[in-house]
Parts: sequence; C-alpha cells; structure tokens
Amino acid sequence: MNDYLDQLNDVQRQAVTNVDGPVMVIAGPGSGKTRVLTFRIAHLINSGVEPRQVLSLTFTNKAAREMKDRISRVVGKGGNYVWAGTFHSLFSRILRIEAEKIGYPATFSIYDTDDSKALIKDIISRMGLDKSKYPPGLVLNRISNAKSNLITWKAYGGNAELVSRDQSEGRPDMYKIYQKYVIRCQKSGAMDFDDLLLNTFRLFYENKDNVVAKYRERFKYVLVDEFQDTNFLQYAIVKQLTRYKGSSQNICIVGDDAQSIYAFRGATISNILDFKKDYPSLKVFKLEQNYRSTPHIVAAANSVISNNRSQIKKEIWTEYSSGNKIALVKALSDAEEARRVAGLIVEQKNRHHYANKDIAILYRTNAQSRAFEEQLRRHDIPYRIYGGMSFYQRKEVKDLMAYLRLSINPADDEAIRRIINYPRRGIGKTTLDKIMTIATSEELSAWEAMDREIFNSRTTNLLKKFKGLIASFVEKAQTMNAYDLALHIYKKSGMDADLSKDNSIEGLSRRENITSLLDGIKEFIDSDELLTNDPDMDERSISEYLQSVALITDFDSEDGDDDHVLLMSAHASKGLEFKSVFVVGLEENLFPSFMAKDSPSSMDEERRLFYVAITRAMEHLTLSYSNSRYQYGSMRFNDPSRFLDEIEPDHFQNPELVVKEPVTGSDRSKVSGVFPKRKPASKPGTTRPAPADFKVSDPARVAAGMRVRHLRFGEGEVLAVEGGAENRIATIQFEEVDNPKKKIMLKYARLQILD
DNA sequence: GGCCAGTTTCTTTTT
DNA sequence: GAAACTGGCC
Repeated sequence: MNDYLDQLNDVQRQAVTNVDGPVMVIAGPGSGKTRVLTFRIAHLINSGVEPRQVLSLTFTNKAAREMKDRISRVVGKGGNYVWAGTFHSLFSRILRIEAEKIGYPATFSIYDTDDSKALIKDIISRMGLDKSKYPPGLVLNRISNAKSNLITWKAYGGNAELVSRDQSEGRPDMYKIYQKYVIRCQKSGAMDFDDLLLNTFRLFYENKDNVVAKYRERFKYVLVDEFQDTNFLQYAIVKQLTRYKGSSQNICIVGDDAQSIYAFRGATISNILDFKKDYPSLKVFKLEQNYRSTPHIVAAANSVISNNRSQIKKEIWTEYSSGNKIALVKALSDAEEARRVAGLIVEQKNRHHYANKDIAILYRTNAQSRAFEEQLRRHDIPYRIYGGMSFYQRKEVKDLMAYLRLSINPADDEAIRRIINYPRRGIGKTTLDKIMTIATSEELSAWEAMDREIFNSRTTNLLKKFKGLIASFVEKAQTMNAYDLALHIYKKSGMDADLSKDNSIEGLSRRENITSLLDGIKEFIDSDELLTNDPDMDERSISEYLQSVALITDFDSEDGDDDHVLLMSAHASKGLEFKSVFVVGLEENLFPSFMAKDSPSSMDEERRLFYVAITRAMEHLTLSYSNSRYQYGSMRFNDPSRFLDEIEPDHFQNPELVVKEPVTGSDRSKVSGVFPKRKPASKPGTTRPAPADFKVSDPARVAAGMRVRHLRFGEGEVLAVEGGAENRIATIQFEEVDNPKKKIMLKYARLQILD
C-alpha cells in the first residue's frame, strides 16, 4: 500500500507523511512539488481521511485536474471526490450554494474584466468626472487592490493614506466610484473576480446559520499550492478555515518565494514570510533538489535569482552531471529573431528527435507572438498559442453568453449593455444612456430602470419588446438545459439571422465560432466529470456552465495527443516544463518590462519571472534578443536585457554575444560596476524629434561610401552593405561619440541619403 | 438612431 | 498597430 512512498526522496517523504498540523513546503523549480502534493493527498486518503474532506487550492484549473488524475491513479476513483480547484472556482461554487445568505441570487453573474471596466467607465462618465484623470483600468485596479486587502469603500474613504494618495494624484473621488461600483454590481446580482473571494470571506465572517462551521467541519485538510501567489484576502479565507479555536490546523502550503510573479495582482510574499507567525507549530520542509533541468540551466537560474534582495534562503541543486550550455541568439530585428528561433526549432527536432510539444517559446508580452506565428507557419511547424483566452473573447461568443447570462439573471447590467441593441432593435445610445443614468442614480438594475415611464412611446414599445424577449428566455431557462437554451436563444434573439446575412470570410468564421461554442456547451452537459459532488447542486446547470466558462484561464481543451510547439507568456508557463525552451525578447524595456524600471520591487518581480521562465527548461535553453523591434507602430531600439549579464558567461555556448554593442554608450556589466547615466538623446525606446528637413530615402539606393543621416544616431558614412534583397545590412560609421560603428538593417532603418 | 471614416490614445503579466 | 473614440453625415 505504501509503495508510492518509495518514489520520494527523504524530504519529500517527510512532507508527504507529516499530515497533522501546519506544514510549509518550500519547493524550488522542478523539485517534485506536484508529486508531493498529490502523494500527500493520496496518503491522507490511505490513512482514512475521506476524499471530500480534502480541500486543495491550486492556481489553475489544469493543475487541479492533473492533481485529481494523479490522486485517482494512486487511490482509485475516490480521488475524484477531493475538492480541487482554483480559489475562484471553488469559492464561487460555495457562494452559489450559500448565495442567499449574503443577499445574492444563486444564479449570480460573474463579471469579467471587460464587464468591470465597462461599468466603471459608465459610472465615471455619469458622475461627470474627467476620464483622463480616472482611467478605468487604473480605477479597477485600485478597487481590486482595496478588495484584496479587505478595505470596503467606506474604509477606503476613511483611510488617510489612500485618500491622500488619491488627492495628490488629482483623483479625490476614487472611493465614490468604488461605492457606486459596489452598489451597481450588487443590484445587478453580479460579482467580479475579487468579489468571489471577498464574499466568501464575508459569508464565513458573518457566519449565518453557522455556515463557517459547516465548511470547517467539512474541510478537515486544506492544501494550498503556489502559496506565494495568494493575496491578503485569499490567505484570510484560508485562515478562516484552518485557524480558529479548537482547529487542528491541518493546513499545508506549498510555494516558492522565488517564483512569486503576481504581485501586480495583489499577491504578497509576506503571506509566505508571515506564515510561521500565524501557525507557530509549523513544520517546514525545503525541496531543493531539482529533477528537471541540467546543470548549466540550474546554475544560471541560481545566479540570476541571487540578484534579488530578500528571499528565503535556499540553493537549488541537481544530480545531473552533464548537459547543454545555454544558447544565445542575437538578432537585428524581431522578424529575424523569430526566423532564427524557428530555424533552431527545426534543427533541434532533427538532431534530438524532439516532438513539437517538447518545445516552448516564452515571451514577456502576448503581442510578441505574432512574429513567431508567422515564422513557424512558414517553417511548417505546428504551433499553438497557450492562454490569451481568445475564443471566449470573441464578440459573437460573448454576445451569446450575454443572452445566457440574462436568461438566468436579467438584472445583469453588463449583459444588457452588450446585447440590448444587438442585433439591432432600435434601442440606441441615447436610450441606453437614460437607462443607465436612472440605474446609477436610483440604485436599480438596468432591467428595473427600463420600467420607468420616461421614454417616448416608440422607445417604450421597443423596450417592452426587448423585455418580453428576455423574459421568454428566462422562462425557457427553467426547463431547458444549457445547450437547448443556447440554441433557442441563438435562433430567437436574431443573432442567427444577423450572422447568416454575412457571407464574408469573417462572417463564416463567426458562425463557426458559434458552432464551436454550442459544441462546447453540449460537451459540458454531456460530460460526467464530477464538479462539486454536492447532492444539492445541479452539476450541469446553466449557471454552472457560465461559471465554469467565466473562470477559464488556461486552455482547458488541451488535447493530450496534440503535437504543437507551444507559445505563451512567461507567466502562463509557470508549473510547466519542456525539453527545450526559448525565452525570447530579452531586451531592456521588454523583459524586464519598462513598467518595472523605476521600482526595485517590480524589477525583482521581473527577475523572478525570468527565473520562472528559464527553469521551465529540461535539456535545452535558448535565450534570444533583438537589437531592434517593431513595437506599438514604431521601431524601437533596446539594449540586451540586464538578466543576460546576470548569468555567468561559463554557462553560455556563445558568451561573446552577451557583450553589449556600444549602442547607447552604456555599459552596465557587473565587472566594471559602472552605471553611467544615459544621455537623453540615446535613451532606448525613444526617438529624437525629426529635423524639419529630414526625409527618408529609398533604402534600396543606400550603398557603400554614401553619407547618410539617421534619426537617432546622427550623421555617418556607409562603410559596407551586405546581404541580399530583403535583408540588406549596412555598416555605418556614425560621428557621434555615443554611436560609433553600427550595423543597420536597411529595410527598417529610416535613413536619409545626404549626397 | 446608425454608420463610417478619421483621429487619438495607449501600450504587461491574469484569476 | 490596434482599439477606442469622435465627428460628420444620412
């Protein structure tokens, strides 16, 4: 029965078998963290704990599913009854069971970020505030932060620190927006992502009908994965469940402070650092042996992360004695970077017999995927973009979903906003404006506000018709399943008619998207996967479906036998591993992001993100950067990333490429320790204003010997031109001290020929 | 009220 | 470069 224990090393085994009382597992990358978690759960079950008494909070749905699978493999079908999922998905399930206790309908809507932003925008404009002073994204961020720290709008308004910050920024009305936002969400029977947590906290805190006791009793063992990514609120809920008088404190948290990459979302490392204070009888286990990566990769990761200021002390080590050095790719343009990466992928596949799915390309921003997609297609390499959630972002998909949302919760204002006039039914901006004004000022839902007799007779009629339509869907929702209802709505709402009119390629693809959405719903209602295992709940209900879709984060439809090269953001790569990993775009202002350059703590987070990215690699790690990049509509020039300097040259196959070209005259190398100030004119990412007489000449005419002028580098002489047609590269001797000799790709460079 | 075209703005990561 | 916004016109 205990043979699974033989598959563990000493520390791992202790982390698995010490099941009583608080346990913290600090797990470096590749140290068998998932294995420890799953075996721990399996061990609990084997020791007589009922699966349904185990609550396992993971970061992604995918991790949860994987965990369930693995548990089932060890303990059999019972593993399915473990409550494993993300904070958001499990708590939203609890909230649906208990919704009435906190004044919400069980069919509450979940607002995604777009919904929240639209609502905030609406509130701001209705309050007559200057929207340049209150960018919706920033406002949402502030509200989200407040909620994550359990600060109500009232507390916000009374918090001297927050108020004075807002005041000094010229945003004195922030807490009023917060207040209106909260009220309108409430009236709409809607929760945003943070509310799913906040309301769970409230539910437990208010403890009506002993509800918290019920869940404490039920979840005897709580496990939290990726604990370094939890925020104050999430930790507060975990404490509600495990830290109370008489609790046996059976909590196990697993995490790695070095992999904390969600501070921007309110995650706080102090949770992990303070854990010992909250649970004094804590046992700590450190998993430091890396089973994933070869030595150069492990050493590079250690040396990069050692540049961060505070951290829990640990050193990752590996038993592997040999492995490949890190390859470095230096390109002149983003297109060339992608082309060379694609070329290397072809080569690696041949030489090492890698399947496509053994390889991943990781980047800092999703926008970088384009160049790689293009080149992979050109090289006939199947690929897949992971994350991005593009399918559920499509207009037609969101539209149909909005109707579904309304059919179980007609108060959902943001769903109304979406489809009140789609397809066209003559209810335009003016009318919607009126409705929302009433909704805001009288604290009603839009649905209720429509009943006010303030519209002209034509509009009143149109609104009546619209309400009748939605009411008919509400009625159908009582009896139909999610699939039949979606199909019914598609036909009767007029969406079908509208989309069928359009016979362009785009129109066709929209209809295809609807078809796949419907297929997805069908799959959902036919699936027999256990979700809640709660006898009171209809596991295949419309609201269950909507909830599951609202909280989809990773590509859940990942088919195991698909063989694709994976493209994803470094963030999305956390928890995954690949034989060969390409981390691309390693340039200052990109990775690390320009957003981080003024704040040491954000820079540390960028470094942790880089650490996460490179530790995904098992056998091959390739890092690439480009001298120039087409970004936000214009050409940018950036220095190679500082992170490249933080890796000992020994670990590179071709360390000479790390040496910076004197592009900006700066040298940040660790050896010299010199950090010269940049001259404003040569700041990366900026262009000098064009002299009035500057004219771009036809690049094809550029030849050796000519005098040319470059917007950023000044005047110089062309020494040589090499390369053919598409990729001609000129070597130019510029006169400015900061920019001596440079190689420039002619198809991108904007040069003026002077003579 | 609806539509198109021109203009402006803002560029990260995601539950 | 894309999305969001604006203004002008039917």
